[in-house]
Amino acid sequence: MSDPELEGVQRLSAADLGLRRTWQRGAILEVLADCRDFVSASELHGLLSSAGESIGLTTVYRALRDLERGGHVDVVRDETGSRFFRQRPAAGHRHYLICRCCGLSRAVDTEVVERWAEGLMADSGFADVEHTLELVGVCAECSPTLAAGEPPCRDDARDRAGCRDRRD
Amino acid sequence: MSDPELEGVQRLSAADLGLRRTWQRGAILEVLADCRDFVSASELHGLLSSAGESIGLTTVYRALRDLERGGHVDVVRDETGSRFFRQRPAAGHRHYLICRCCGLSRAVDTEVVERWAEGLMADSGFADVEHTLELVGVCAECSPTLAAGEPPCRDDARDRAGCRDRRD
DNA sequence: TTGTTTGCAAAAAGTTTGCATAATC
DNA sequence: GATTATGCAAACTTTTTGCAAACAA
Repeated sequence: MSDPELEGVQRLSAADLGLRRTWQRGAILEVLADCRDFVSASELHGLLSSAGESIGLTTVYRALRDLERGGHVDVVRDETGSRFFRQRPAAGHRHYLICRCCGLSRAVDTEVVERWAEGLMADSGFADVEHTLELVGVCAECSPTLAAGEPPCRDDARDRAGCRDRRD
Repeated sequence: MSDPELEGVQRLSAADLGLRRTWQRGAILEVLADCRDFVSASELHGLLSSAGESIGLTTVYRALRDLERGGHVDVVRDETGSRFFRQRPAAGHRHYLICRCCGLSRAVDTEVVERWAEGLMADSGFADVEHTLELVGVCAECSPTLAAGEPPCRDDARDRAGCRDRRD
């Protein structure tokens, strides 16, 4: 397979979420499944527009909210607090290492962290512990660019909106 | 000592940050140092008002921004994206386990995670990796309350604004 | 004096809500 | 036919910015 990281990502249907099927939700789920990297609500909205689907931004937000409730997307935040969504691989809970320059996301092995968090729950007296781990850095491809003294290519990060495959 | 978790927390002065001393900054730093748990900008602003210090909310935001830049506060987000600040113990980078019910925060040993993150940086080809780890759960004190079927006491969490010592 | 800081008001950004209309089950 | 979803506009929250006046060094 060409994309091990996305193994297990499959088309969801509204029915899977216990919701009514509308063409809007169908379109949203389809575009989301095609996205390799994280997208924000408005990026997703833009992608839908580009695809010729005119869907209200509100509807996109509501769909993402429902997906989040159902645990079907991973959510990360950037430093401004806005959220980015990515359909979750079948395996479940995952964490990503994200390039602050180009937006590339890569799933990382977080077994160590997961086990640690479980132990923590037992030791601390806390129940129902959920964890969020955000890892941002500069990927190998971007490092030379940054080292060359160019300003952070944050704008390039918006290329995520294009959902192009940034993997080698 | 009665509060091992806060060992190393000390009064900062504006001078430590390379900034001019104003009574506003002094008051902000003092109230922040007295806070046991995380506070939001507006909570801090409210505390200052209660203390008789009339300081603009903008000023509070700017002070927190400067503290963050200088690495003098730990910052966490709640699920709505708002930020909460806490003066960082002298030891440096720390993570907290926070009760989603009452807002109690407890520093946790994250050495495992720190080492894992360092290894990750070496393996992944990513440079300059920063990590944020958020752990929320329900503390032992709140668990019975929740188990009793009462609604999450999220409003109580606003008691953090009172900076009362919620530790035993 | 000179550059920094303050505080107000206004802007900005992201997200949510109200409500009438439209579609699904 | 009853319920749920949509979409527009408006509200909302948190945070940032512009700018003139006040202040620290």
